[in-house]
Amino acid sequence: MTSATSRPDTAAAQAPADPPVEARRPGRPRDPQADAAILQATVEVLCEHGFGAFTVDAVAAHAGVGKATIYRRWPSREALVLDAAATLVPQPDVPDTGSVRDDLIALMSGSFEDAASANKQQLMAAVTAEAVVNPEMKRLLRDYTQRRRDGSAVVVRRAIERGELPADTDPDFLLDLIAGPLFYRVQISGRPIGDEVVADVVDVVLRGLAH
Amino acid sequence: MTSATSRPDTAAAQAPADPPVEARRPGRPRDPQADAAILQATVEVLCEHGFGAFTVDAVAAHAGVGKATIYRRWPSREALVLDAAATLVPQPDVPDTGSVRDDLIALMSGSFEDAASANKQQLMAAVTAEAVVNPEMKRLLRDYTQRRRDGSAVVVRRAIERGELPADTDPDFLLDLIAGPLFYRVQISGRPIGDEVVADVVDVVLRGLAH
DNA sequence: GAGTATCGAAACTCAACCGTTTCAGAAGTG
DNA sequence: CACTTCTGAAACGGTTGAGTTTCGATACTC
Repeated sequence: MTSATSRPDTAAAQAPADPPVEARRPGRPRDPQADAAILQATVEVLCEHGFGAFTVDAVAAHAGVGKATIYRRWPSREALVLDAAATLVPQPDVPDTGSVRDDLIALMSGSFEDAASANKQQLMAAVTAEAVVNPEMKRLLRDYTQRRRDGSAVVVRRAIERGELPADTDPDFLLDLIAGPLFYRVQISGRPIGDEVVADVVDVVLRGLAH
Repeated sequence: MTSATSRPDTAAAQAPADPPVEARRPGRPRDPQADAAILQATVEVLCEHGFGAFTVDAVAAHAGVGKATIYRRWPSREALVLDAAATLVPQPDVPDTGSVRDDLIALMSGSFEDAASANKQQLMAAVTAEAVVNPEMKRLLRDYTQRRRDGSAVVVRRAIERGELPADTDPDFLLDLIAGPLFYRVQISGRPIGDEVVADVVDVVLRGLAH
């Protein structure tokens, strides 16, 4: 299953390696800006109304595009949503500042600084809820968290080597302890997240885990 | 707005205090079991398919009940969902064990021990997502979290008086630090929550907050 | 120029679902 | 008994939205 995430129509048929110039087929070429506009409109609509009230017509209106233009690129509403969600997944690179504290703050700031906006908050909640029902969405969410988990593992390993953390520190548990409060604050408490909050959480957890 | 959460039909009109015997009106009385069956079916359907695929027909089928029976009790699908969600909100009483550690463990166990079941997890995610869009649902969620917040405040105050926590401990921050990881674990990591996990989180946070 | 594939807009088909109504019975009142 | 209100089942009306098709126009290749 190559999944709905790929857009097979765009691929240049199965012609064997032609000159890299794309403009082969006759007819009006696809508007390259439309793809981006549709994806962005999808995100906007998703943010504003959640999954429940999400409609393809709304996306078309938002993007200033005909529905046919959307369905020529994505086979279904479902595929469109998945693709749009995928574009939102940031690629957190693992920081290496020399101290656990700064590493963790950097790791978390990248994940939550923009998540504090009302729109992203809405979207995160919607995706989380959808993931329980929709296996594809679950996979997407798992991939994302796995990447952050990997980052945490690297940071913790380096910290142990520097002697900043006990040798038996569980990176997954550490991630729960730090990402949890931030996530909870955004989702449930509904309070904003500033840099000082991230730092406070990291400080408490690191102090609690020491020794 | 007395809100959709009350079911006005059941209330005995506006007759001034009659003998408490209910059986006044002629005609077949309402099946008292139907109410519970409908609410439970609502929860089941909500758990299985989330808000998106939730239909009144499905509830009727699940409860073995006609749709008319549902609509005679609740004015709309929306009101039914809210009432069903309200029945799920536990009433956490504030523990007083004599130690912060045990108080916090008790407070959290009551909130998360059954939340670990796949069904409750699904429902919690769905309600969280819906709350961002639906004001009534947001109010319900806020009430629930506020109650837990109040509990946290009491526990923290007593702990400060006993000298177990610094005098400037912020109860809301403490709640974020403890409930957050548990919530995150259920929602995102998808890993189960046992008593030992709750205790571990509490221990780390208390140690981190001391001094 | 002829031919082809795209564009936005609008109309269409079809299915799902909300909420209402109808119906034949059942369970209470007097 | 007559009368009233509830029951589950089924059908109905109305709306909404997914996905398709049609349309005149546009942009490209040959």
